[in-house]
Amino acid sequence: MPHALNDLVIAWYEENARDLPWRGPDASPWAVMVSEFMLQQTPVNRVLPMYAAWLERWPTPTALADDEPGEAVRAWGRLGYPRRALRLHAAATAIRDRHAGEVPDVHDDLLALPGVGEYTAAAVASFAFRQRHAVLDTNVRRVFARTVDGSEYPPQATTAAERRTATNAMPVAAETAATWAVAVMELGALVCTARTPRCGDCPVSALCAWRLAGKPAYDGPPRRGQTYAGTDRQVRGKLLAVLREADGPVLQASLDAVWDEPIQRARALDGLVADGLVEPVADGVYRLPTGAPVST
DNA sequence: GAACCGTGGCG
DNA sequence: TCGCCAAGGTT
Repeated sequence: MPHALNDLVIAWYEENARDLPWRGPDASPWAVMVSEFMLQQTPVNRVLPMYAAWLERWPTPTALADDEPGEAVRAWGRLGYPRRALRLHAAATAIRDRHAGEVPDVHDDLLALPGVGEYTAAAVASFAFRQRHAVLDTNVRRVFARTVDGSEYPPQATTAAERRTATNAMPVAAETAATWAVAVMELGALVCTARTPRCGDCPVSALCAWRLAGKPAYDGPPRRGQTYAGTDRQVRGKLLAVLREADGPVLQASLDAVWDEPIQRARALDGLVADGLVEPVADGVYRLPTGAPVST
C-alpha cells in the first residue's frame, strides 16, 4: 500500500486491535515465540487456551527444554500439526544450550532455530524485540496483493516482488515499523479477509488497487486444496490421539483399533516414529518421545 | 518448487 | 453440505 496510508492503518489498529495476550509489553519474547508456533496455520481462537496452559506450565524456554518432548506433544492437544510441538521443544533446547536460556534477538539466530522460518523469525524480531523486518504472513501478503498489486490473492509462495513491496512500504523507524507490521496483519485478519472482505470498514479502501479495479476474481492456478479424509494425515492424527490420551506406553492393539487398513496404518505409525513423534518401547509397545536414546 | 504435515469452524 | 481456510516450515 502507498506509504501515505501507513498512518491510517496504524490509527485503525490502535482503535480496532484485538486484545490478545501475546501482545503488549507484558508478553515475554518466549511468550511471543510460543504464540507464533501455535498460530502457524491455526486460528487464534483455538490457540488461546493452549497458549495460556503452555506458558503457565513452561514459563521459560529452559523449563520446556528440561521437560520431555513427549510432554510438549501431549500438551499440544488437538492444535494440529504436532511436529510444531516437537520443534518448539527443540527450539527451547537450542535456546537453553546455545543462548543461555534467552530467546535470541538477532534475526539470523532466530532463523536457525528448529521450526522457525522466514515469517516466524521476522515476527519474533518485530513483535518481541521491536525491530524493523518485513513480516510476510498470509494476511499481510493478501493485503498487499489487493492494495498494491490489485489481485484478490497473493502467489502461492512468497516472491521477491512481495518482499520488495513490503520492504518499500515499511516505516523507517523501527518502533513504528513494528507497530505497522502487526497493524497490517490485523487488518488482513479482521477486514481484508480471504473470503468476504469488509471493504466498507477498511481504512485504505479509497486507494486499494483491487477495489478500484472492480475486485476482479482470482484467475491464477488452483489454490492448493487440502484433502484430508482417508489420508495418512488422518491416520497419523488418530494414532497420535491415542498416545496423547494415554498415561503411559500403549499396546499395538490400541493403535490398531483406530484404523482398519493395516498397510496404511503401519505406514502412518512408521512415519510418526520417523518424525520423532512416537517412540517404540518394545515389540508392539509405543509411547510419546522421552528424548532419551531409544534402547534396542 | 511441489508435496506433505492436523484440526475444526464457517459460508 | 462440503470445500475453503487458518500468524508456516521442512524436505
